[in-house]
Amino acid sequence: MTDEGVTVDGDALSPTRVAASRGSRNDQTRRHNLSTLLTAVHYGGPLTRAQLTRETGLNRSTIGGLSAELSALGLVVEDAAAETGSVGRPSLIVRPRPDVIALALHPDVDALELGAVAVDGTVVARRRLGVDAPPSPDDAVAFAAAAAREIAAELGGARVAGAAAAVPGLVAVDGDTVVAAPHLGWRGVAFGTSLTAALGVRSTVGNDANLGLRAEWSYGSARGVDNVVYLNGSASGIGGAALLGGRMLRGGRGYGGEFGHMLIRSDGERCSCGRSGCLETVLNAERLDAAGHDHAAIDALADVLAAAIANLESAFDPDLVLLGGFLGQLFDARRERIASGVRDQAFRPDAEDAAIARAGLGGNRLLIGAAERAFAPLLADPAGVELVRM
Amino acid sequence: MTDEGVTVDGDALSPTRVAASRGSRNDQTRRHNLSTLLTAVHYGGPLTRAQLTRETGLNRSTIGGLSAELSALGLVVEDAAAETGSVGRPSLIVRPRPDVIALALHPDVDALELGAVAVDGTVVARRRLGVDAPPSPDDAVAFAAAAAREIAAELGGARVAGAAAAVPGLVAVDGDTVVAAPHLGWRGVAFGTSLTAALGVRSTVGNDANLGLRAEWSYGSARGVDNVVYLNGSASGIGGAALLGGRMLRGGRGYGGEFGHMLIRSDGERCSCGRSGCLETVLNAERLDAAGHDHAAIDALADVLAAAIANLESAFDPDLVLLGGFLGQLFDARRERIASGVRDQAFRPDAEDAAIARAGLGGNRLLIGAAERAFAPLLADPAGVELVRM
DNA sequence: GTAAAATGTTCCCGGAGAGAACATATCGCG
DNA sequence: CGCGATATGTTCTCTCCGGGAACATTTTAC
Repeated sequence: MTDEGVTVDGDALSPTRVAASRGSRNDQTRRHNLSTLLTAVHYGGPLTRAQLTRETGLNRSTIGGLSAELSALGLVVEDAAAETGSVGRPSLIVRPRPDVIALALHPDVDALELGAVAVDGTVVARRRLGVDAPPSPDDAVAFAAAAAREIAAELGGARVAGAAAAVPGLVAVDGDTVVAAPHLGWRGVAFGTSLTAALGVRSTVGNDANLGLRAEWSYGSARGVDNVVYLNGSASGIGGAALLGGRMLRGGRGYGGEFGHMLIRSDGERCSCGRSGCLETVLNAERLDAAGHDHAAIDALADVLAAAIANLESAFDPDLVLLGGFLGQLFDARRERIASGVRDQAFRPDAEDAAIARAGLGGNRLLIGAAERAFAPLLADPAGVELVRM
Repeated sequence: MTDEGVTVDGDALSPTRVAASRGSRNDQTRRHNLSTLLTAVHYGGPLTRAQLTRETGLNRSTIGGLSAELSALGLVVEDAAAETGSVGRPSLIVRPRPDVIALALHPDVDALELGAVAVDGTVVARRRLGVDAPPSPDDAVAFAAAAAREIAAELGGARVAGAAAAVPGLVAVDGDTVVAAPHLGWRGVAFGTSLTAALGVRSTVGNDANLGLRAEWSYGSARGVDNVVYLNGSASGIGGAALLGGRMLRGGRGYGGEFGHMLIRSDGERCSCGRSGCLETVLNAERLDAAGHDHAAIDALADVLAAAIANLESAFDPDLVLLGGFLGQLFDARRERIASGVRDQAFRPDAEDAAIARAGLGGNRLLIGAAERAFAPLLADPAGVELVRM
């Protein structure tokens, strides 16, 4: 954001109250710049020092110093370019070290899954265990510990930046407590604490839809789009998340984005949340299955989805609406109908539609999203997070 | 926010892409600290240097230098304390200079209003002109120029930080263009540019609901609450705005927060937006007037409001829902009914309710909110904004 | 009136980035 | 094959900023 942007955009950032804004010291500047560099190679892939100089606006000598520090911290390597193609001394290529990883856990009703994800977003190792009954928190922690040992043996000498779990349920803002995960039967579990103890690395917990959107923003269909509404349809209902101005919607307690419980039909069925006519009582995996090849039934469900999207567009004015799970399938089956339904119903003063797209990442989405979450502290303060050898 | 907070809260701030995050220089540190200080006295009223030292965590000598610079810039004055009440050398009191003002314009269907607002949020002068027909943009600009001259004569020698207009309609993210203000009949007007030319100070435009919430956050019922949903009922419909994690919801184009067009009744009437069953077709000033003393009718409207609030709570998980205009009146008339209706319908895993409150600021709300908007660039960069003598 | 306490003021220090000067590596051309 | 042009890495110096110590100032308590 340019300086002009900040001033023009005075409305975007509410003025900070003093208690929330500590004074800046010199080392915070350093931290910020280290973070900027590491974040750049994290998302942008390998970049030359010259590119970093141009994109950050920092001085060549400064980039040199910062890059050397990241290298000394064991976070990046600086290679000579293979071939240049232009005149002048070739610039060194800065790339994240592939042996720096994050652990990502996904406990679900039918399986437990742990993945090791490298800084470039690739899943380098994974373990999966199918289960007959929803796993307890203890089951999940035990699986994570065992799978982490196996993965450690497989990878040999990786360094772990942190761990995170993607949980299908409500997670408190502290990033530790699973307040309620109805399908797993978890309630008020300090899961992050348990995981930290079992894995020996700093572990946090996130809501699955939130982390899914985060993954899509980092490496999927929503890459770089800063205003995104995400709807994911799974067997357990409809999960939602929103990225607004580049920040994840969280709410005061961490429960923001529960779009599965938006009102869609005022005469609808009773929902488990106590209301009637919630989106997920009308549009869910069962109903879509039941529709089979019944065109009219599928049309009706598509219309419900269009109404929901229109509703969300009125509230959030996103650049992109991203659909995952069975909602992605429904969208693919009725693209035109849904697009025109939204166009007719959305509150939009101009012809510009928000794009609607299907989520791009496949089965790795939650692992990648959780890993992004686990990498976040390292990216925010590269010199302040200690990597754990596994 | 503490450093620990930042790292725990990795999910809150999506990692910034490199292009959006310029490298930090030393003078940016200085700018940030000047901003922190000026912002502190802006919202916190007069503060002693000792308080600033404690609250910012900066060194005593640093605060001295920063405060001296703000004083030299003509933005604050440092007074000796009248009486102390405790041992030790009395600390100097830093207060914003009362002659630094912002101009706030509010063009509405029935009147034009211009106010001069001091840094502490008090409206120090105002001019109002009732009109029979909705004013054109040119009318509004002409009124603003004339009223500003009168106010200048009245105040004598104030220095203006900027101007802003609160417009009942959709405003583009650029903070300049009124995309559509149906009740005024404005469409695609570069109003900020016109106002800048007419007033001779940097002028921007904001949506009225957004600026109303901003005012409530700064000086009203939502003071310091960082997750707020705001609903304002006026003759022209229901305006909405949301403050999420301390930042105003804007959306990709600037049209976020149009809660008046959320679906509330799937069999409802046709709305001007093209959809059916929008909140403001069911709940509006006319219907509330028509209800008169009909208890059942008022109850029904209260139930609609409760459903809308529950819906918004599911989506945003706010700490506070703030109601203005006729929605505030309706809330006062049916507090218990609405509170319990929300409690029954909101998607909440625990007993904790979001607070619901009536907006606190009166007729000055929009002037104060627009002034906050106009002050924002000065608060963000105290040394970089030139004040204009009027 | 004196000691204690809190704050303002002055001066020096170390860290951070900018920028200039120099060193190095590649390309293009004769 | 060598030279100049070009781009980048490296080193050194400079400025600016905040931290902190020492000292000065002002009030309260006894």
